[in-house]
Amino acid sequence: MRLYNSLTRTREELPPAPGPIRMYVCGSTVYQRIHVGNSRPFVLAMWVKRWLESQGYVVRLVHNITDVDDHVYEEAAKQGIDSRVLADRATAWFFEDTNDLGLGRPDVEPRASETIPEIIALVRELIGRELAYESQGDVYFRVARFGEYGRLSGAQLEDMIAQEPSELKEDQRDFALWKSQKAHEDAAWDSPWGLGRPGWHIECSAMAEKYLGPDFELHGGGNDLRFPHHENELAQSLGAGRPFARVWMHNGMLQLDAEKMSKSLGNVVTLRNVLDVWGREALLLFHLSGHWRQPVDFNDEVMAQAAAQAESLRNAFRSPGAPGREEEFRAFEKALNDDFNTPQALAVLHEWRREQKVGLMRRGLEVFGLASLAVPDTAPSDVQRLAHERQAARDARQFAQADELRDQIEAAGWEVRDATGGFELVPRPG
RNA sequence: GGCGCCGUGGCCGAGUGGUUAGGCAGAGGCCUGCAAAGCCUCGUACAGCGGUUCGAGUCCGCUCGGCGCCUCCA
Repeated sequence: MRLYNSLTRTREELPPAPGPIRMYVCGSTVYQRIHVGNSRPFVLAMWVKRWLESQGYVVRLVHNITDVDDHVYEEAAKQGIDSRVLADRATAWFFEDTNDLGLGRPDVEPRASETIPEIIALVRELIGRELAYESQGDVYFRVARFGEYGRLSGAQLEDMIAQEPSELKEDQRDFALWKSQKAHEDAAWDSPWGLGRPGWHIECSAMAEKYLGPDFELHGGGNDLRFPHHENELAQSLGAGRPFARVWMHNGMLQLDAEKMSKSLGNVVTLRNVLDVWGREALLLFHLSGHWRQPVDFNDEVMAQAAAQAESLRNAFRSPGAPGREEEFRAFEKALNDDFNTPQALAVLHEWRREQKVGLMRRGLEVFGLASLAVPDTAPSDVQRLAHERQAARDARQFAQADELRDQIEAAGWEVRDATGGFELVPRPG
């Protein structure tokens, strides 16, 4: 299995099975329903986990929930509710929506608010190493003192400008590890520097170490996190003497009208909405259709194409098929083991579909959480009765009556298809 | 301005030097009482211009166009 590593800009071989593969993936900030764009790193992480496990690896996936953040305070204030209440509510939405993807859960889903002691310990360590300094209740990371700063993003320190300008910083390029409590912030934690809360980046360094140890194999997240978030994570952990992540996977952004879907631009479609309108299978097929590193456009047309694909795959399981030979699975493995090339793997699935090798199909689809496509449909008894009546009419060559019964079946939401030696009932799409 | 990515047939989208990617849509046909599903056939695709090479979508250069990051963002 090899994967493209953003840090080294090459494809790198993963250690052989059983690994272990320790993975950390940056999750969402919870203050509203997540959008479809947010589903991409989650889906990718779960697929990689499921695939590696099916290949005999031992995988531990940590996916964090950022529940302490400026946005949480702001949104809570706007709604006039307690910020912890909002964070808990949005966390519940997050679980609800991602559960409906039907991919299972990461092994650990820690929250920033539950990792405060570890965060404080790490900040103290960085201060001890003179890589960080306290300034009126805030603590900042001393960027210029960390020689490798810029390695991940490829940026030169000299080209960098301020990150959140502040009078309290020695150098405007420094970033916050700890922020003192502000007047409008209704939740704060005690620390050696007074009441406050963690900066955004430090939580990931702390949580990754807490649940995976000082070094691990894979780190994922959206491409937009490469700088400053991941650059800062790397600086904090490397600065504190941890080896940290070896391979960095940055997924491409979802685009809406050729523009990145993001909360700040306001051009978002919630995951909830997509699940309700198109269903999980079409959404997963949509994610499958583009390589994880490429940006992908999200719109009704591509979703309709994904839905059509789901239907065509499902049809394969509605007629008799063959298991397929074990060695034929190699083509599927080859695609996924080469930088997790899901469009290629999808092409292999379609090849099997044409050949009616449903055994192989089922095995491949299972990896992507799409085994549901193989589940047979069961029509309600009244629809089945109508279908039997229609069959009898057909056998008696009373086609007008048969067609009328077909109309009734369709009105009930089912489609009847004549097959050799009988009929099939399938739900009408939409 | 700095760093990086991308431009493939109506649409989506793989493919890092040499035999058809694949899917969706469309056309024709087979099958069917009629359908549906399925199957068969059909598209001189690689932004443009140079260059390297026996040979380039695939390497190099330039041009045009698009996107991301450099500030919160998956």
